[in-house]
Amino acid sequence: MPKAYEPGKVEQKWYSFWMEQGYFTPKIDPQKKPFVIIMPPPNITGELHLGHALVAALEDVMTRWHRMKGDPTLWLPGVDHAGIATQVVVERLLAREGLTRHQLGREEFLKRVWEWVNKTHNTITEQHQRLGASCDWTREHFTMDDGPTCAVRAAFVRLYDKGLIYRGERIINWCPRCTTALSDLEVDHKDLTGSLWYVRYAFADGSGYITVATTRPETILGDTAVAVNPNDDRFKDVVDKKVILPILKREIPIVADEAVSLEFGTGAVKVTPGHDPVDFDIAQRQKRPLINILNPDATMNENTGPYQGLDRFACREAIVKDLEKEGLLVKIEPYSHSVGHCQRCQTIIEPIASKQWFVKMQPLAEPAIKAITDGRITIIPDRFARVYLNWMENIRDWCISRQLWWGHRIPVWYCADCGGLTVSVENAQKCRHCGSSKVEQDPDVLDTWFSSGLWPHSTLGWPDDTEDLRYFYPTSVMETAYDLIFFWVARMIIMGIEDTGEVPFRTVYLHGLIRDEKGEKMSKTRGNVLNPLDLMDKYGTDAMRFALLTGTSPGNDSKVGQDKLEAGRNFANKLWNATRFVIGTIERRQAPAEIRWEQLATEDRWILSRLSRTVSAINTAMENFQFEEAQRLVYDFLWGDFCDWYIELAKIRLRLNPEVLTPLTVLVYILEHSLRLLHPFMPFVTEELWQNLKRSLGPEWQVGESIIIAPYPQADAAAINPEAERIMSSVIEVVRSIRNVRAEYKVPLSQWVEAQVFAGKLTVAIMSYQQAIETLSRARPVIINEAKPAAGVENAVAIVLTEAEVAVPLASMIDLEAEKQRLQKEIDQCRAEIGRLDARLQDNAFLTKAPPAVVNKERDKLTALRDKVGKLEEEAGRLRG
RNA sequence: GGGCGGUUAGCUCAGUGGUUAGAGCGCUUGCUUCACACGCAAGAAGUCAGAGGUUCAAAUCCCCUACCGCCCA
Repeated sequence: MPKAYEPGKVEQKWYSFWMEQGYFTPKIDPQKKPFVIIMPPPNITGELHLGHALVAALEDVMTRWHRMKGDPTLWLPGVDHAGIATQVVVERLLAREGLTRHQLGREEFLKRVWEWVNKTHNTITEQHQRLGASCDWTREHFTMDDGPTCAVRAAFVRLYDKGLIYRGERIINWCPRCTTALSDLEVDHKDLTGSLWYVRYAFADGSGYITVATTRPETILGDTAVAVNPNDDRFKDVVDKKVILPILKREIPIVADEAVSLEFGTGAVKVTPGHDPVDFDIAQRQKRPLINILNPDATMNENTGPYQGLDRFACREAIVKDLEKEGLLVKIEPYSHSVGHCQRCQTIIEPIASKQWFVKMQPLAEPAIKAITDGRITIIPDRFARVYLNWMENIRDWCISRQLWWGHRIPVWYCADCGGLTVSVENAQKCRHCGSSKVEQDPDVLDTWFSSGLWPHSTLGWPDDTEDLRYFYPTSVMETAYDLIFFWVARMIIMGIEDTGEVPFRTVYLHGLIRDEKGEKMSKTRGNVLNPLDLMDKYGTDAMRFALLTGTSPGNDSKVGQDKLEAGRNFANKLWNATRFVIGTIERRQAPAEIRWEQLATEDRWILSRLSRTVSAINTAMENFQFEEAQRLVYDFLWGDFCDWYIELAKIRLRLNPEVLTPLTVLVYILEHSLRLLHPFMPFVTEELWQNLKRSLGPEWQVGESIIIAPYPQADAAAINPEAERIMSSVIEVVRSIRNVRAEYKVPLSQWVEAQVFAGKLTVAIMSYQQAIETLSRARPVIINEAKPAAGVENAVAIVLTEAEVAVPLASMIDLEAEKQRLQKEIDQCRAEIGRLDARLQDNAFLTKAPPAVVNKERDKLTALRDKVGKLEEEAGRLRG
């Protein structure tokens, strides 16, 4: 084995092996409860970023853990067609050829999209495979595949038939660059500093003016009223009067409506029903007409007279100039307000009245609320349940039609003869109402997120009654970033319940966003994007996965930088070398496969006890979705207990007595268990080492063909051994105390010191570690006695430990003054603690109210500390004396 | 405007009422010791943001304040 782990040499090999063996495909077993994760599908538009890598890491941890536990485990991968984003990318490619999609035509354009999609689809798959994702590729889906497409149509038709999908004219969010409607969720609100323009509208009877304030003066062209609050005394006399609209000189009325705020501007507002949601409602109530002033690309349309053809912002400038000219502009105030931007292209969106398809959400939200409140679905971390409920309880209808070509075309056919609608899963050839064959399909496509909402059941075969659907649905966990709680989680719950009558998953696990070292969001414009492929090349996949999980807790953002990646790489390498040591050792002598408990030394029992405790803590953490905690527990055990102490002790034992074989067995046993514990987190290095280890072992160790299907370790309660732990922690304390003295007195490594250990009740147990203590602390001889001589040890540094005392005679090297100070410092610390404990134990309230176990613990502590102070003072007295 | 989160060692973060608050990185010191310098050993470093409260006991629960960040409207 090479001296350092080289991830590049083994990763591909093992992934191919796992694939060939078909480990990722679960066997359906009706006797067993499956574990299922449907992967939230990444967008087809691009390469995977670190966020995707985190998704893969977390979901793979869960998947591998459950697979090793023996659950039929399905992690179903997929890719999302990303309607707008994909169309934008392909249009941009066409633009390089000097083409537009309209020049190409719908059919030809879609062909080009498919070509591009097939290419990027492969890239995404390859990247997932490099990440070690153990998902079932035989069940992979793309949202535009036949299955999910059929599900989209079926869901649409169901909802339409139930009256939960309707077509109507409403104010929607219009992106002029994407030239499509957007749902409310696809709009980012940003606070912008703009202006508030105060404009005079003259009364038609020439009796003066009323002044209104607006942030969008160009919309004056679409005004059909001026509105005031009916309770506003300032305007009591002007209601129902007519005013002359500036520029266009149209006559419009002043209406009274409750929706008008008394505080905003002058209290009188202009009403533009075609371009403002509030004004739209006012116009409905006040029976005012609606005028659209914009073309789809946000240039001014034929209703804007002299401004026709101008861009909306150019028009704004022109209008302001003209108002000024006419003396109608009263003043301009700086004004900060929230402006909607297209989430995809960041263009300022326009509210526009438009005929679109909507889902009526309120009746659908009710069961989705119940699923959370009655506990059928748990959200981790639970604070997001409130976020979810708040959104659901204030839900608004969902605009689902998009004026795009790429996506699921709306399954509605309009009849040219009778005007009737045919809504059907199959392509309609004839009008359902009059039988005419002059039917034409709606040109629009559905919101991409409509298909995402069906993902947990559409990927399993719905609307067909498939074996997969029956066995794997409802799924177990939906794991995604918290910023997708509405887009994905909420809509999946809504649609899942609506279509199948059952919740789509039992647990929602939300992770945080990945930021750079400075806490900034990673983005191409900032140039701080870390590419997972580069990181895997440089540090290895396992190291990157380790780094991604380090310092994460559910729902909290995490920062990733060099530090964590190096820590991951170092850990993989540490493990590599520990295994190298174990293999090197057993290659010389065959390790018995069976642990013979009666032959074990204390350190064997100790490490087995520590392993058992660690396994139990890890399994608890895993069950509670505390993956970072679990990862850290393996790390601490492997590095802190196994490498630092057990291996070092085993080396000594093997050197002293080459005939003893038990340490070999325990070394292999602990290492092999640790590799399995770590496998879900670092799949490649653990498989490589597990296989290497297996090759060096006799036939009795050959238990399985891959670590991926080896059983996940279960805690062995019988292995817990408090006595061994007590002895070993004393041994470790003794070694550390001598090392500490050496370092403090700057004893060179080449020089050996002497030490005396007074171990009281543990004397016999610690005696058997005499040579180990000598080697590990570079002290010889180490003399172990039960009690310290009454006169103490001359010219020695004395250290008082929990259950033992150590004296290190350093002859003339002792700096008496420094030693006095050290002792005094320690005495002071102990006394302070004794003071605290004493007060607590005098306190009647504590004695009566605290649990007896806690009281006893405190009492023991006090006794031990008093004992320790006594010894320390004795030492100090001797130095003074 | 409504809501949520964060504030713990120089940095990044653990710590779900019960030892003298931990880890990684960084820092200081010493080491090429036969698994590993991607390493070993030792060490320094904290008024747990501030104020108040509940409790026998608070980094942890409650209230207020400050600062930082996010979501919704």
